[in-house]
Amino acid sequence: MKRPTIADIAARAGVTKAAVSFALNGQPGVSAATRERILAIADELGFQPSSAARALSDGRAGAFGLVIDRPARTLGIEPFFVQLIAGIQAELSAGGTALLFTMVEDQAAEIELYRAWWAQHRVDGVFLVDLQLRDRRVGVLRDLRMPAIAFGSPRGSGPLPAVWQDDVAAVGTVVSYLTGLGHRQLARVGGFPRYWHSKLRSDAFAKAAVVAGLDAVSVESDYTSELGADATRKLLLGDRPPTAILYDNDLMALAGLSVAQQMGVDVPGELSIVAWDDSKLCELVHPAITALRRDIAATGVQGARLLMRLAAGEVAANICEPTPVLVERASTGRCAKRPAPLEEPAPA
Amino acid sequence: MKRPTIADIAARAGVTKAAVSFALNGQPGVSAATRERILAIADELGFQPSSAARALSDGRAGAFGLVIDRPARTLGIEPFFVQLIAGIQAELSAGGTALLFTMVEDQAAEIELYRAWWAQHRVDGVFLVDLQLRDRRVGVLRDLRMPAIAFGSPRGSGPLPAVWQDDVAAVGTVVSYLTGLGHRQLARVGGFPRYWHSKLRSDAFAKAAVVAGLDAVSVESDYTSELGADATRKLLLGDRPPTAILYDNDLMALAGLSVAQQMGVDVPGELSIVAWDDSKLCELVHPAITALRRDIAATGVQGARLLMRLAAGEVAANICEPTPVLVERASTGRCAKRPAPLEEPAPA
DNA sequence: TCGAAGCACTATACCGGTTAAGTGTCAATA
DNA sequence: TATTGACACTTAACCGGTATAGTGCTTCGA
Repeated sequence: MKRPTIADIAARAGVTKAAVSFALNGQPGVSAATRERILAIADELGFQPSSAARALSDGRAGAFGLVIDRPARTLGIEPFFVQLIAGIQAELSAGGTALLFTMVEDQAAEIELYRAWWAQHRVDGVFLVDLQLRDRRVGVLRDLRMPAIAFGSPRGSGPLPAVWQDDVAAVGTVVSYLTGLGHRQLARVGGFPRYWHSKLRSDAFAKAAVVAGLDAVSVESDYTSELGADATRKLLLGDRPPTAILYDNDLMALAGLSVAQQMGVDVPGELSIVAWDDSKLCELVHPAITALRRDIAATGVQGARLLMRLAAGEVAANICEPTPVLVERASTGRCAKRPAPLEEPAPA
Repeated sequence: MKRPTIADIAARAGVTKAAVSFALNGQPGVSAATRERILAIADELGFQPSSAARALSDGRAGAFGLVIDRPARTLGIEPFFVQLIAGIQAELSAGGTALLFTMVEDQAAEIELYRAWWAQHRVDGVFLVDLQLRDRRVGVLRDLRMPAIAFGSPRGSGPLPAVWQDDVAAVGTVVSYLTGLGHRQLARVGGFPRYWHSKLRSDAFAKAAVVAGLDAVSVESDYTSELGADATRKLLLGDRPPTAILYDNDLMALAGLSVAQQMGVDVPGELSIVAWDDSKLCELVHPAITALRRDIAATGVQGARLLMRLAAGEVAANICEPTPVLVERASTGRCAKRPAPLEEPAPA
């Protein structure tokens, strides 16, 4: 049994390919009776249109692309992307649109992939993640006139529509929560400083600290557990060790917790820990980690809708998703310490 | 600047489309000089063939598919799939082949997707993961005559070529390692019992225990931290609590470690813990978890090669990858306990 | 010196859809 | 009764490649 084409259906129905096409696509040009008959035959044969033929004919690929440029070894543990993809899929599959998903080594490779995909008509548009400060990708996509939307702040997406959360407000939530618990020495372990969302959170953190009149320091990392652990160690051994740390992802928070425990620093007695992005990992460890939760899958859904509209030539405006909410767990508590610096534990 | 087609190149070179096609594809039929000229023009225009046109013409989609049927919330934390995809990509991208990646809710949806993809010519073949005991997918793919390879034991892949590791040998490694440390009461927390790899490991575990003349029990779970934690709790509170537990993934091992610590069971003093599949998570926690390591990305590479051969109509035989090796860390140690049962900690 | 073979290339059909333009039939209208 | 127009379809071009069958020219051998 060959895969049937509209020509097969046309032959059986005693009409031409065009009539079949009209009937299948709900176009005028065939009578109701004929349409019925054609649909019945199509159904009986299990007809599905060839995506290649349709793509060639109407000029759209029926697929979108998502490229992630992060080292694979850290990615596996980032629930963010899987949630995002799950959300995107849920929306796309309804419309029969496929998702090309690729991981690359660096941004140059990512850009080359966009060029190739677009030149080959492989995709109708792409989702951008991890917006960077002077992001070459934005200009390239604009020049290519390739439909694209960004997950991240509109401040970094240039002409591209964005789906974003109010990270500034979320930082405020965390800072006031911690100050409410009596903490006066805060720290934050951020991600790559070249990422917009990392910078925005960093700035917001510094500003909120100034407003609240307290000590706050942000340090950079690369989202891996190694650097998260290093940063924690340095902070705790520093001149003015923090009594609370906000980590930019769950993995680093976990690493930080582990380091604190190894150093004999009690959590939450001496140190409170908060993670940005909640996941099973946060619930899993002991003490469970207080986290900022957002609905990442919902963000994916919105992004998919936005890109579909954009690719269809409709106007597409930024979408602001709900601000992350704080899920309180056992890793945060009242600050038990005087403003005086900690005694430094002897180096192992 | 429109995206150039072979017709544009032909016009510039003063030849026909056919000549251009011959030149670009290294076919005979054009002189060396003309070929040079055509290639130069193609290069100058930045020509890339339309994937849709090529797909329509030569009947292949230039893409493979990978569908994962697991709840998204657990997937995010499974490094296995990301590593596998990274390996697959690395190999496919060299040949300009794309990967359609999708997550679904259940097996019925997965099968529907295969049918749709095949009918629509969207893919030239698919990668199968999580082989199950009587796996409907295998029969469906055979009936569709759709090229497919499996990641997992050939015992479960039926007529499909497989890329696999010798899990039985790996189980043997772990069991003899643990008995060498003096453990006599072993347990294993497996995944879904309907998965072939889970069953194979389970059987191998039981057999190895019989051979070594010791107590061994396997319990089932769903790879989530919740069930991993539950299983650990039950085992430790049971009649004959194990002194060592092998977990089928890193996440459950982590959950098990956490539960043990909450129950006041010392690791590795009273309980040794081993994880199947190594990852950053295993190094991150305290004590770090001893794990079975395999090169998952390499497995992906092999799988991609195999599927490319299969889709090209070449013969494709099973490929056996190296047996996982044990990476010793702090979560395992000499058994300090008498064969007598543990005292049950009072329930919290 | 003529036929055959080889070469370089053209003309064209084809893959499977979509769609603009054209055709024949019938009913409504002037 | 001739004209118009709506309807239901057909014809054929088109998307951008690939592949097969030709065509005209050169070269070689008998």
